[in-house]
Amino acid sequence: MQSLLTAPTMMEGLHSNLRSTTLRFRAGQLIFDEGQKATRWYEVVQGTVRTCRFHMDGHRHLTGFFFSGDVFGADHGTYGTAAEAVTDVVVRCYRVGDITDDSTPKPQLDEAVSILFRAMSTAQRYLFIIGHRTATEKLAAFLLCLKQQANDDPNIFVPMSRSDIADFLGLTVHTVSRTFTDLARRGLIEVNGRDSVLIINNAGLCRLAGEYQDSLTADPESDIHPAAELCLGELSAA
Amino acid sequence: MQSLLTAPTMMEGLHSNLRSTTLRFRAGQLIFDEGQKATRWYEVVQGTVRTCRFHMDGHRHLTGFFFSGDVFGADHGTYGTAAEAVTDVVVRCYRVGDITDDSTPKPQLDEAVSILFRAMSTAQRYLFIIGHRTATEKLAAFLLCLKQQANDDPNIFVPMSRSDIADFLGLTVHTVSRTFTDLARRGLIEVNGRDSVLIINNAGLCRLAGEYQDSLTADPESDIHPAAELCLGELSAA
DNA sequence: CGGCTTGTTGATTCACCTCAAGGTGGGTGG
DNA sequence: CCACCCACCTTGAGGTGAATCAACAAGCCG
Repeated sequence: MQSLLTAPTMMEGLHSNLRSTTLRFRAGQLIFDEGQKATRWYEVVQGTVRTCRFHMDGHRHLTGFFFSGDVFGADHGTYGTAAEAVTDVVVRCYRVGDITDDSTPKPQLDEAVSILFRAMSTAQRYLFIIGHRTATEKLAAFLLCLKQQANDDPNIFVPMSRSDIADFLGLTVHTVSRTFTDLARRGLIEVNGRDSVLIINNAGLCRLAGEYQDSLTADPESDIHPAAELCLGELSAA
Repeated sequence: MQSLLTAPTMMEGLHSNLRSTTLRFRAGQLIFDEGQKATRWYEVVQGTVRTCRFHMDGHRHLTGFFFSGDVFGADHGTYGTAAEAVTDVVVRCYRVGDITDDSTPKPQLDEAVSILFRAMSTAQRYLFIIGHRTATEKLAAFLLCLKQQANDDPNIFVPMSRSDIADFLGLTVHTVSRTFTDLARRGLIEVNGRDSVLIINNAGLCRLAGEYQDSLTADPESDIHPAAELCLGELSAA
């Protein structure tokens, strides 16, 4: 962790030993744009970030929300999405080049790997949420995701607008709004203003989202590759 | 690249210097299950792999397809999805522990990072496809993805069943089938049997999928962070 | 106060799901 | 070789849920 060009004060070092710059953006500001060279990747320190793409027809599609501790912008080549600040945000910004730089010590590389793993699991979670079939299922899964993100506090802060949620879940603002009130009418949640939701019936939401409450399908310790054949030497053609 | 417990013949070394084991699975076989400890990650050498989760109500949801060169199973903790062979497959299997192992040389760590970046971009692409609104848009985007995957050859091999495609796009088999014939009737594609599609009107498919044909929204060299404020020292509260 | 953005709600239309019925191809056994 | 089965795919008719179209309410700011 030598000082190169960056002053020590720019290095937060809270969670990371990698060289980083800390930046602040106001709500709505662009952090990077789709198509720019992906020379940096980011970790959210404070606030909420969204990544989005625009279709030719003008439709907007959000591919993810990123909260404190989440990583975004870990793209290959050019950014596949733009990133914008949903609220005022503080982000830590890392240079991609620093990973492959020979002068970067190994423990910090390890950390880069662990960060990338975290980014992967975020993407996976979002793939699962969007994959739900009905509006109710999608919103239930989304709210549970927000809850998990906030340390399982049933009092959820919803920083993004209805239209953000709609463009993320593949619904319209109307349907999102209706589904909120529907969930409230069914006694599953309580909506307090535009940015606050209280989860009343957690189990009910889980059931809607199709989540298994506790146990997963497989024993974590179960045997791996019971069906595999080991390949030695060269592969047979085709 | 010392031999530890694995014989040299197990190390393909085609693209990777990381220690790996090469395995073969028959079509339909389970590679790993949701909930198992995520001790390994995988690269497809030959064939097609799908990752999937099951909802409580029995519905299956596929979160991705993985082709030659793609990485899957890079999860944190336990696997969030199961992985199954769509066709007969050959995969290269890496141990997660080898990354953080101090004895692993740095260049191989760099490679691990690059592999993870690739896995991220795959996930991003799939998030974008599933995010489309109508069945036609989804299938168009999916076919274009398959085409891109096969070096832009307009003659596409479709290894997965209609029901796999449906569970991936969040549609029913019926709708997928109907949409195939619809695209064919409109002269955009030609369906030859269940696993072969010829792209006739590429531009038309792109338009449906909402993809910009060539230029991206931003100049790759454009300035980064025009709106950012640098944060020095400590952050202000909240 | 008026203008603007964001969110909610109602009525209608349309796309996709459901239910139901064939069709096709590969495999097996007589 | 054909009969049969079975898994997979296709297609049709009708119902349902979300989009669309259209108001209206609630904040926010000048």
